[in-house]
Amino acid sequence: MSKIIFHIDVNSAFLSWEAAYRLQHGDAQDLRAIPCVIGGDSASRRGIVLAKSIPAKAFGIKTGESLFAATKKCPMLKVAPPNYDLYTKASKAMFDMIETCIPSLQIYSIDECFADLSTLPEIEKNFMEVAINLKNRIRTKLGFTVNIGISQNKLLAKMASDFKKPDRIHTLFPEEIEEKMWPLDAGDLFMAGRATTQKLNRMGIMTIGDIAKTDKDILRGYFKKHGETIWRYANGLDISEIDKPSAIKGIGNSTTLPFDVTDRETAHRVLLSLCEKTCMRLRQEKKMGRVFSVSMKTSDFFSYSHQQKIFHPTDSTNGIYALAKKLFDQSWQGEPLRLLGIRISDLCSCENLQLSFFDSGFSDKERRLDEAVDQIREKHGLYSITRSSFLESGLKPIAGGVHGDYKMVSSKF
DNA sequence: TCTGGGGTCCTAGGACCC
DNA sequence: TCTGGGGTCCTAGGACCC
Repeated sequence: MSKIIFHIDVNSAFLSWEAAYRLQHGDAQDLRAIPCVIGGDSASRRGIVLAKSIPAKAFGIKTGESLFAATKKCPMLKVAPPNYDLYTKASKAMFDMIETCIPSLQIYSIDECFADLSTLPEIEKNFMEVAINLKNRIRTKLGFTVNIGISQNKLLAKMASDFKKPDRIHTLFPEEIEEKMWPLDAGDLFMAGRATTQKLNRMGIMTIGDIAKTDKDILRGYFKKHGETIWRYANGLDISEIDKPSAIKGIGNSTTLPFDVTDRETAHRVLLSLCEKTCMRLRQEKKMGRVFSVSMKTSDFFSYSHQQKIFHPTDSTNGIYALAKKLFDQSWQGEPLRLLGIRISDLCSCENLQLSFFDSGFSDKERRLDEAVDQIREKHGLYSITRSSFLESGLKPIAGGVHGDYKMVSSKF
């Protein structure tokens, strides 16, 4: 028998979790039943839709659009703020529950996973029964609904879970592709984003079926490697395995500022606050980095970045901050900035790096300082120690949102 | 568009080396 | 060198995902 793969996807995850939480805490109103979104704070320029209820979707509200636009489409729209701690907990509770049913699990994002039923004992292999039980158990025990997509590979299972919502199970086996997947818009295909879809449409390719029937070499000519990927996906071809999370490749933080930054001093201070957080995470992961990058977005939404590779890996906050300042000064031309970010990549584990560390110019004293600050923040909270330079700056001493400790997705399976 | 924040992967071009 | 070609490394930017 061939493989059976599930893709399990929480319906409107952030909104469902908020709704379930409020019901459990005595709220009478179920946010899922009214036009409602989870949205960032408009006053600090983070006002976009992060998740929407199905009634909100009926007004044409889309994830990622501004709250301004969303409220225009639906004046009585309710907006609830995000609560990332809650999402982390809800997510963990769900994955723990799934894992007790199906041990072979690949967590794909905070609200999605793949599971391979081939590892289940023969008796439990009635996949439809397993899916129904799992879905209903999540709903009754945890208070939110999921869609489950079922097929022979991850791509098809994922496409299937995206069919009609909520609280549904769909199959998409190879013999069903033509009927269930090919009529869909090209842009519904996993990995066909906005840019690709526009280009496809200009070529007269409108549906997933059109992609499937286009010559692979033609797509390759237009889209390079990506063209072959979408051709394979449109034909339901995917040989990737359920696998463990791979080692993290890079760590970064960025922040949209409540006001435009127009002077270098403030910009440096923002970079410091970003370094504090990013470097702390780097040390928590017991990693050091060699490539450091600073990114900027101007008030008119032009983005650019500047990076540098250094010889000796480091995890020192002060060292990385010095580099970030240098990179910023080298590239910033004085335009008003709405966003600043830093990112550390080319990571290596620090266990066997003691030797080169002593060559790297970052003293042992500095290292012990980072360690001490990390420990105090872990014990007494993130803001128990902050730099005095933030005191009257109007800036947060530690910036950048990190939403719990789940592993992020890769753009491939 | 009153347009977030965290990631991964790919490509192109230039520098440098043989 | 007013020289060719191929490989590797580095940087910038873009596309995609949730």
